[in-house]
Amino acid sequence: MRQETRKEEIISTAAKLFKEKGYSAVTMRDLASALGIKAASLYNHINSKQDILKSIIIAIAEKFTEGMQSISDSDISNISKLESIVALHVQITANNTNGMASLNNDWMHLEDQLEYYLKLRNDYENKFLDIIREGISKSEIRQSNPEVIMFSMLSTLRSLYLWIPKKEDLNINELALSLSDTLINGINT
Amino acid sequence: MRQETRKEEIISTAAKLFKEKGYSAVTMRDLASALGIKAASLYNHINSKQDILKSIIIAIAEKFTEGMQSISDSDISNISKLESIVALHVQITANNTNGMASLNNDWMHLEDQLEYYLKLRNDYENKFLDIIREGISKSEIRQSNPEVIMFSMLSTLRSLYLWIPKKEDLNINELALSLSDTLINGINT
DNA sequence: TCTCTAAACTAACAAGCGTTAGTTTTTGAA
DNA sequence: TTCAAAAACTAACGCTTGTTAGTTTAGAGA
Repeated sequence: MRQETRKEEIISTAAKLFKEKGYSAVTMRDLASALGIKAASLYNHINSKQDILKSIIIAIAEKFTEGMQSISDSDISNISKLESIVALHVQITANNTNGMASLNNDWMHLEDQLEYYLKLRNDYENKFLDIIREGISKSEIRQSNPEVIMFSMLSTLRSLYLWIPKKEDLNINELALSLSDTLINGINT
Repeated sequence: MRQETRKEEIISTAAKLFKEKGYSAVTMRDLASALGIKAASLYNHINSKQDILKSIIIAIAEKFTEGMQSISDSDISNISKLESIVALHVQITANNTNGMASLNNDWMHLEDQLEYYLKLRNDYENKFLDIIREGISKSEIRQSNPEVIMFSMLSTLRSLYLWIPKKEDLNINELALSLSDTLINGINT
């Protein structure tokens, strides 16, 4: 794996701290001290605290947009599309556990990029809903409220960042499969 | 409904602001201005910012502890216990939407009461797991990873605070039922 | 009408915040 | 070995933070 530049090192350390205490509670002095330097030195590499948050969140949000586009366009059943969405979340989250915390909890502290982020999130949810609606109309999915289904799936997928780090032994592909199974087939015998 | 005291008014306004921006990003001046007074005046009613957070979180956490105790003790099937847990979350969340945001996102900013909160949460999750394990061993619940099941259910239930306020038209009991159905029976046809 | 109390106010504090300016040290290629 | 660029440093800035002290105001009961 390619070595991190100093800037990337700062951003990924920031993501780790943001996960623990949230963006607002982490000071530039906290961040510097976690890297073993003084706060002022950070500014040789980054423009502002806000800029760090932006880098973390927008990069991940665009990965989701890309992934959803490709799933949405693909020529598979709607149930398979939902399984692909689960796999997409598991994969992105496994590679950015810390960043996912910021995306979930600190998006409202985006300033310039807030509107852009909200547009990406909105588009994502609309495509998700379209898949569920088409699945229902083609009788692949049980007749029930599409929004309840999306809410339930998305809540679980958005919480993965809390759970994946605790279960490092668990294979990522296995997790995606058993999660798909639970979400799609339920837990009833 | 009983009229709120000034102290309760401060706490519930704080909960609303904490939901929007998180505990750390809300200043005592923000809170005061939302109430139409000056920051110093708050201290005629409350001891500290920290104390407000504690009041919000611990009160709700204890309601969950109580509710889980009574479900755990009751003499019904394990599937019914899971349905009761869903109903418990829906009911508590509907009555404390704002506070639930703090419980979910700002518990780590508890100071003196952090340990106590973590104990309550831990006990809650253990009782939840016990119900799932017993359900599996009695073949009420499909053979699969109990932790995946709990994680998936709990993620959805913990996100209710984001969702309930958007669907005020939706009946609370209906929501509990359709959610139980989705979580327990899945979405497959 | 007087008095007491709850609840607001003004003013200020010490500490901590993100950030800038200017300087020194470290490092790696020529 | 030299020297430019990268990356650290010290010092300080203007502002905001939670909170305290002391004072004024408004309203209810005697």
